[in-house]
Amino acid sequence: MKRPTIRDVAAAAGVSKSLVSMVYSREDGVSPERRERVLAAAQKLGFTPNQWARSLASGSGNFIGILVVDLHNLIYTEVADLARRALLERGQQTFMAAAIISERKGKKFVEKSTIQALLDLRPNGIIVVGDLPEESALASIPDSVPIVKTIATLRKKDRAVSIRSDDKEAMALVVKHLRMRGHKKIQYIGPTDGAVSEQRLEAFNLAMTNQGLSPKVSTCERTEAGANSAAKAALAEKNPPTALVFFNDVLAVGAQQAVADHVAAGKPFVAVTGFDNTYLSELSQISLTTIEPEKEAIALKAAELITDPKLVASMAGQEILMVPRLIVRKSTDFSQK
Amino acid sequence: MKRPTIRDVAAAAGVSKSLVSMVYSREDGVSPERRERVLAAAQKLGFTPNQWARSLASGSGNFIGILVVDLHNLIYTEVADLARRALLERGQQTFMAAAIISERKGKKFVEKSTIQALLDLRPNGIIVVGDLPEESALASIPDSVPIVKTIATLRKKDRAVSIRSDDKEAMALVVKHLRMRGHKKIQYIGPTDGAVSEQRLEAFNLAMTNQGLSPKVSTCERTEAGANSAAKAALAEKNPPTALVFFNDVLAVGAQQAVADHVAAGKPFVAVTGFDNTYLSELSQISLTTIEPEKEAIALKAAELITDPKLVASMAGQEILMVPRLIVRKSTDFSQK
DNA sequence: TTGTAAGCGTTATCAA
DNA sequence: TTGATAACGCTTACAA
Repeated sequence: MKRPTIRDVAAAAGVSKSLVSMVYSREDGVSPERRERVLAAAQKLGFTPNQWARSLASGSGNFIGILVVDLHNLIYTEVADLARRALLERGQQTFMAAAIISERKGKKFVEKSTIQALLDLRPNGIIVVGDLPEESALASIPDSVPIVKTIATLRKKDRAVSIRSDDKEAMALVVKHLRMRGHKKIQYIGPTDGAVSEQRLEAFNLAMTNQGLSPKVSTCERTEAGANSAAKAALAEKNPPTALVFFNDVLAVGAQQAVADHVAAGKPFVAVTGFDNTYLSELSQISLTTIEPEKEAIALKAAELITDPKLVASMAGQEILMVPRLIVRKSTDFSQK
Repeated sequence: MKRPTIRDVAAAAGVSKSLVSMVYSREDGVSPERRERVLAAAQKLGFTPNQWARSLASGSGNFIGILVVDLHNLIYTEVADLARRALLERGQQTFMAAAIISERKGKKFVEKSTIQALLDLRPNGIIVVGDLPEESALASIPDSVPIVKTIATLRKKDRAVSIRSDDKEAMALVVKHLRMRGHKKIQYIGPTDGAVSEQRLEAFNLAMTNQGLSPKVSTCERTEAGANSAAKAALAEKNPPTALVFFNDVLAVGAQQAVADHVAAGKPFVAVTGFDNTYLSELSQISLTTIEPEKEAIALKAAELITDPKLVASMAGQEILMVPRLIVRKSTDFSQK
């Protein structure tokens, strides 16, 4: 009933437990016949080594930890999964854990123990997917363990490498696209609860001024309902925007009710854009113009970097920006609506 | 640089390491002054116990493992998160891991090592969220560790307890609803790749015959595109259905293009239903009539059960069926369309 | 090539 | 109440 250990196998095979250990951890150094004997015994007993006991003894778990900051964020799970598959193809074991984000007094924070739990497993490297509200837990990772962050910004003096899409470029694409369609009153709607959201907002402002337009901005919570009421408010003003640029797809989709109501009330068409190109935006009823942040490229790059500690060390504090693509769909195309 | 251990704390506090251990594992048994001294030293060094070394030594990790079968399934992540929060409130630590589902030769299967990895951590109990294609790995869990499955069916001779919604009841609700709106040609579209999907299909068949209707069924892959082409094919027949019942929300949403095209071609309104009441179905542009499987109740029940090993043992092999609710939205309401 | 023994960070047993 | 000492399942010098 109890899981067999290295000792059970050793006894069954008539060898010492170190020999059993060596069979599993080294290619050579044990004679073919003994190796066979050990393997046969292990097979019979149904033995597989306890990965975590190994990591405790050896000081390294020989796997890459993937920390997903928020399971409900479609783009996070997508990138995490892509990275995991890429690592798998490189023969790297991975272990994926989800952080717990709690909210106390309206402020989000990470349950530190979740991160610590993953760290205590002693990963060879760790890929953080998403913006961590608080990350003092990461400080306890030895310098020899590389950290790659994706879809997240770096802190000051951060030794990690960050991979994400170039928000400035993305917003430039969005604003240019809207401007070419004749929009001038363009309003941005999004949260300002983290580094990523603030940078995106700034990127919007910059893109607007570069196009000779004056940016207008309103903030909202990270919920569909929040986006919807923000959009409603924006459209209710006396000189309403003709285009709404949202922080991401989920918010854009959440606000489509307000937009539909506006149009139903006989007001002019309002263009809407999202960000992330999640599968939501593809749906035919939604058909949202959005930005593809090159999720696959981000995941691939993360997988490539994390397996090369020296490289990551040499790039400490750098941000790798992927060139985003604009995906035009019906939400910005009046004729198709 | 290295994380401090119990030994470092003991040295700093001038006590033995057993004492330090006791401070962290027992409420009493160590004098207040020593306790304080230990805590102070720990604080200064930034010590926190290594959870996994504890679990190795004590034989129990003192946490509940949550195994999410597929991160991309909205209902899985939702239930997993709800269960986690419920457990957190009961003061139970949790650790959430994602299974790797690979596909070889068109057949899905779980990367066994993922499950084993979670098991090797020695959880006090394990909640499986979703249907596992293959679960021999679970066999190595000692009988003393309770297993609760959610949104999944039980195998034969399964010692786990399963919590899910009553598909028969759900399908009865759906079919009755459609019948009351005058539909008689009702077609089911869904995959048949697992126990859950097959049971749902059967439930549909049963509900139809109970209503004196003859069921029609077609299968599709678990993708939006698959659902869409299946719907297209169904609607292209000479005597097309007037209502389409889908296995879940994602498929129903994926097929809305085919439905829209059908209506755009001047054909009569086609009612559509989903399953799961994910946030997709709520979106105003989608507004999908669906079944709420009582995710919250499922998660709560799972949390309640998993903390009571004896109870789970006494219920081995039982399935707890939650009474589902029908959520009526525009997708089955011609007048509102 | 193989076995012995110490140790990873912790708990648990048992004297003191 | 405290502190040795032996585990937990495994790795890893080091010795044979």
